[in-house]
Amino acid sequence: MLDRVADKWSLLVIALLERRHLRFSELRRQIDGVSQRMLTVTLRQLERDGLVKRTVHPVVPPRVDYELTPLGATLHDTIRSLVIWTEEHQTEIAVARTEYDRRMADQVEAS
Amino acid sequence: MLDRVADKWSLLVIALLERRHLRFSELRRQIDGVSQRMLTVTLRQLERDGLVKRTVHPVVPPRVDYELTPLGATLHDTIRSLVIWTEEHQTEIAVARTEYDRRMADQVEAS
DNA sequence: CGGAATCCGCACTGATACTG
DNA sequence: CAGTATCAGTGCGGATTCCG
Repeated sequence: MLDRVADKWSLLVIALLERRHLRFSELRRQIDGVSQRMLTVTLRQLERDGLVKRTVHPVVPPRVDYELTPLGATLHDTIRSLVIWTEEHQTEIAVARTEYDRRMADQVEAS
Repeated sequence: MLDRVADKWSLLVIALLERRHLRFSELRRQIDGVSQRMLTVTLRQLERDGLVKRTVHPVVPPRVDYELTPLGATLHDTIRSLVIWTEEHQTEIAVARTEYDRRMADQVEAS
């Protein structure tokens, strides 16, 4: 279960859909680095889990809208706090990484 | 960045370390299904990111304790809300899944 | 446009052996 | 005990192609 919720792409999709419903191609453009395959797979899983609603408009060219279900909306609050956390602490983490890498390099040098 | 934080094993490690500091083997026992290799890798990443502190006790047999850093502790709150969410809604999700699977099966049958 | 299907490489796993 | 190292097997994810 955690696997699904803690999935990178799922988090991003839910974060984006909370603002407004989006089309497939809009999602793909806004989520940097997602392949078409993974976006499709992710959306299917979220739909299956009842977190996202998929609406197909029978027009030419085809148009598919995605939006959060009420259940999906309840998840959004905790998602957002996670996203906010990463934004707030990413510089701290960057510092920690460089320090760690330095310590490791020094250790090798000393040996 | 989200990759690291949204990682399955990282979440579980942080959730466990919040209660109390743990030894390597204790973590491994309590996290079901984690391989020794992935636990090692996960702990190294968390240490590098400054979320977990690693303490080696120079005794025989060796003993290594892991605990959350202050930075890691700030992450725990949002982690916990995520874990709580999954626990609270997992039956809802299970229902959604079976319904979805039924709809898909019916669709195939009708074709 | 929004997929489904296929192929393929790589990361993860599991097992085993070895070390401080 | 807490790792590191290595190898074989598997499954996920990327790139590409084709379809309604």
